Amino acid sequence: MSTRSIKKPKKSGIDRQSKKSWLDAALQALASGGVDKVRVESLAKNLGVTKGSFYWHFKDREQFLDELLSFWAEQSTQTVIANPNYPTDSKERVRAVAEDIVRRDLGKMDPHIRSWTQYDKRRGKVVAKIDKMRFEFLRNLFLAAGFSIAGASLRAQSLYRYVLGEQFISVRESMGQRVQRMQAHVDLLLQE
Amino acid sequence: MSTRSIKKPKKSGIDRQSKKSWLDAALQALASGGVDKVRVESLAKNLGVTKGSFYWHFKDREQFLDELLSFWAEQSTQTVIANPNYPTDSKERVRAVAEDIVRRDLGKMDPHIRSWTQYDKRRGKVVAKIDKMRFEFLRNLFLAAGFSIAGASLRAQSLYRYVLGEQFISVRESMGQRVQRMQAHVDLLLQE
DNA sequence: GCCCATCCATACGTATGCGTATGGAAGCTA
DNA sequence: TAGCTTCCATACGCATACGTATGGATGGGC
Repeated sequence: MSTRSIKKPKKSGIDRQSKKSWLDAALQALASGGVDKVRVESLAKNLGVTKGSFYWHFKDREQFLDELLSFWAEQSTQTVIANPNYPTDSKERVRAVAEDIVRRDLGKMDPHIRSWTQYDKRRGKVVAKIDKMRFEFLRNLFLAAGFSIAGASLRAQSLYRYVLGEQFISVRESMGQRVQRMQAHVDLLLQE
Repeated sequence: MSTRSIKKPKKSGIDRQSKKSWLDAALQALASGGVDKVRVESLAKNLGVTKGSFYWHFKDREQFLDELLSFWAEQSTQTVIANPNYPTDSKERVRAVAEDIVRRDLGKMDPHIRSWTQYDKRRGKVVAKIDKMRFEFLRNLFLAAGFSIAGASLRAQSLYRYVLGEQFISVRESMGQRVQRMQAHVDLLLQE
């Protein structure tokens, strides 16, 4: 009956693979309707298995949600650090990163993650850590572009709030509009 | 038994007052833990009554949530339009409004409202309407400050994203920091 | 071929929360 | 004071979803 379960070589490989499939399904459910849609029986149905599988891989839903948050955090740090080949010119690099954020829709999971974790102090700390890392990444970009620490911090905060805020605006725009607006905004931040 | 009778015999104040007390409690619950904390029996306990009261005033939870959203929307439009005495100088007015937004913590309900409504197309439209009104209000400020339509739009969008984004950042700052940062951001938007 | 670990299915107990049915208290009115 | 309306309490049915108990299937190692 187990349609999936791509059996891997040895012992712990199977475990990891199955765990990941649960987490993948959970991320998808989270994006579709918030953490309220992350239900063990619902996910099981999507995966073509039953709860039995879930409670073999995970202790309970709470621990599963913790792993889900770690799962997202890990992906987030990787996508921020493991950037492709950006321009060497520091100002152009800021522009390129900003455009990349919009085009590749990095941060598209952020509304769902934050809507979920904002009422949970412990999990909020995990998100705060990600915020900090991203901010420092952006600040370094502006620092490299020649701004003072204060100036770079301000611009990094502005840019980060811009990205976050965009995710929550109910008026949706086209990708072209979003890119254009982001470019204009970055130009504002980079001038002088 | 008598479902939904909009009777206004004489003391219609009781009905309205009771409805409002439910909505007030709901807004508080929403802010404390999201829409998931807006539960009929829970609110009843807070108000010192039972569900019987709720189902006399409201048809069901869905309709109640609709009224809750309208309740917030109404408050939002009022606080935006009914502004106190701002400076007459147009640039100073932008600064004053921006500071007011931070100081009076307008938009503090936004994370809870958006976290709730983002997965609901119909309710999302209500929020989108509020977004539009606020944006136009901000854009007019920048227009009055002498910017072109495109320039004013860009700056209004930047400012609005900034405000929204700030609400969702898990790293919390002091009021002083927030005000200062906002001022610096507005200065960036106003220059040139 | 047998045993054991891995992985999942099935069935059940329990908690939560919505909505309904019904009765009753308080107040106004005739 | 009888009767009607307003407002709420109480008790119940029902659906959802978590977690557990237990057995079954599958595959590798000997």
